[in-house]
Amino acid sequence: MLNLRRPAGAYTSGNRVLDALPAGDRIDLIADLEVVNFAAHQVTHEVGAFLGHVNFPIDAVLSVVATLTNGDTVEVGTVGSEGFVETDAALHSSLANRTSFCQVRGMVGQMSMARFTSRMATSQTFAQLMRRNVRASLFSAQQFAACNVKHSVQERCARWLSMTADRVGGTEFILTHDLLAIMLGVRRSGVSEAAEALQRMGAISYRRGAVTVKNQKLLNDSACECYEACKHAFSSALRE
Amino acid sequence: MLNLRRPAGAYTSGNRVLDALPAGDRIDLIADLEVVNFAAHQVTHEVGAFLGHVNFPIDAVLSVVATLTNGDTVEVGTVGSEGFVETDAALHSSLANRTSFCQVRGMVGQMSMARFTSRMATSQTFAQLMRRNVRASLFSAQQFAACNVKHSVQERCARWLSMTADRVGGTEFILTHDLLAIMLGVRRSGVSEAAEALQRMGAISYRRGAVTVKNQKLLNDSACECYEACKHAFSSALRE
DNA sequence: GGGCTTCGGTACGCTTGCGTACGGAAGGAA
DNA sequence: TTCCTTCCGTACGCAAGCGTACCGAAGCCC
Repeated sequence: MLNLRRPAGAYTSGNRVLDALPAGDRIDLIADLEVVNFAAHQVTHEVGAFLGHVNFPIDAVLSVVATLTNGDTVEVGTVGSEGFVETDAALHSSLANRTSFCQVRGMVGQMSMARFTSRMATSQTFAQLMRRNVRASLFSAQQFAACNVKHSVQERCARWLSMTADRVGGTEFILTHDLLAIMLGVRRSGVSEAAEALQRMGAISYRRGAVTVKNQKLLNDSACECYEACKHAFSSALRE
Repeated sequence: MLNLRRPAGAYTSGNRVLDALPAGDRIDLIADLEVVNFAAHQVTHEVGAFLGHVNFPIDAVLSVVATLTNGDTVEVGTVGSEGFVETDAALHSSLANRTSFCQVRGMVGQMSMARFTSRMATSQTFAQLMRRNVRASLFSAQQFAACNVKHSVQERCARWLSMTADRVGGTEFILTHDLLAIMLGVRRSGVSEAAEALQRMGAISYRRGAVTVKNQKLLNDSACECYEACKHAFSSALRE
C-alpha cells in the first residue's frame, strides 16, 4: 500500500490526489507526509476546531458530518484515497466548518497545515488539484442533498455501501447497521431491513458488525444514480 | 439599489461580496461590472456549460439545482446579494457543475470570466473573499443535505421563505406553490398545506403566484435551524 | 367579454418510514 | 464458563408525505 521509494523517484503515497501530481512534485512529499493510523470512530477534527494538518487517506475512509442542534448527525461527505476532507484548508481557512471522523480504520498521510499552505502557494499544480477536489466535494454534498430527499432508504444504503467498498481495499469492512442509519439519517431498523433485502438478492452478506460485498455489480445497480455521479466527480477531479 | 459613484470613490455595486472589498479595490469595479436584468426562471447557465461570466446578484435571487436522471430537480443552493453562484469559477474551472437559474427577477452585476480570473490572480483580497463564499456555499449544501432528511415540509418551506425574504428587498415576491415544491423536492399540495398553516398563524399571506411576509419573526421561528445556520455562514464569509 | 391556461384548495387511498420495543444471539470480558 | 454488552431480527401502531385527481377561481390573451 505504501511504497516509500522507487528507483526513478516515482514516490507514491497511496493517496490518489497526491499521486496525481507530476513525478517531480511527488518526490519531496516524503518529507511532508507523516503516515498515521486512524482507529474507527476516531474524530479527525471537530467543527470549529483549528486545522493543524490535512489528512490524505491511504486506505482509511473518513466521513464528514453535519450535527444538528438536537444532536442528530448526518453524513454530508465521505472521502477515501481519492481525496481529503479538509476542504476548508484548500480554501485558505484553518478552521473546520464540519466535524469529520474515521469511518473505516486505516492509514492516512498527514501533511502539516504549514506545509500544505506553502505547497498551495508554491505549486500551481498542487493548488489546482486541491481546488478540483473541493469542487468534487461540493458536487457531492449537493448530490447528497438531492439524494436524501428523492431516494429510498434501500437505494441510499446500497449507494453508501458501494461508495465505501470502492474506498476500502478489500470486500469486507467493519460497519454496524446503527452507524449506517445515523449516517443516512434513518432508523436503525430501516437499515436492517434494507440490508436484509440486499443480502437476499446476493449483493452483500453480513455478520455482526461487518459487511462483505458479494456482488459488486448487483450492489451498484441497487444504488441510486448518486453513487456513479459522485464517483465520477471525484475521479475526474484527478484527471481533468 | 445601484449607486454608481459617490464622492470619495466609495463605489458600491449593490452586491455585498463586492462591496466588502476595500474601497480601493472597488473603484475600478465600474469598468468590470455590467448590470443586467434577469427574468424569473431565466437560466443563468446549464450544467456542463462554459462559464462566460460570473453573476453577482444585486436584488435578484438565483438558485442552484441538481437534476436527477428522471428529470427531478432539487434546489441545492440559493444566492442573493450576499454571494454569487459560480463557485466553479472561484475554483479555477470554467465549466458549470450545476444548473442555476433566476428565482426572483432583478438586477445582477456580471463580470466576464476573463476579468474575474484576472482579479483572482492579482488581488489576494478579492480571491480570499471568493474562496470564503465558496466555503459558505459548501456549508450550505451540506446543511441542505441534513435538512432534507431531518426536517418537515413545513419547516423547510418556512426556511426557504425566510431565506428568500432576506434576499429580496421587500416583503412580497413572486412564487408559486408548484415551484417551491420542486425546489424542496416535495409535492405541490404538500407546499399548499404548509403555506396554509403558515398563513393561518399570521407569518405570511399569499395570493395567486405571490407571497407576502407578514411577520418575519414568526416565519423565522417556524423555520428549522438551517435558516440561521446558512445565514450565518454567508454573512461571516463577508466579515471574517 | 369570452375562452383558456395556470394556480391553489382539497381529498382519497396508499406507501414509506418513524418511534418504539422486545428478544435472541454474538462475542468480548472477567 | 458465565456475564454483560452490543448488535440485529422483527413487529406494531402511527404519522408524514406521496401520487393522483378534481374543481373552482384568478388572471392573461385575444
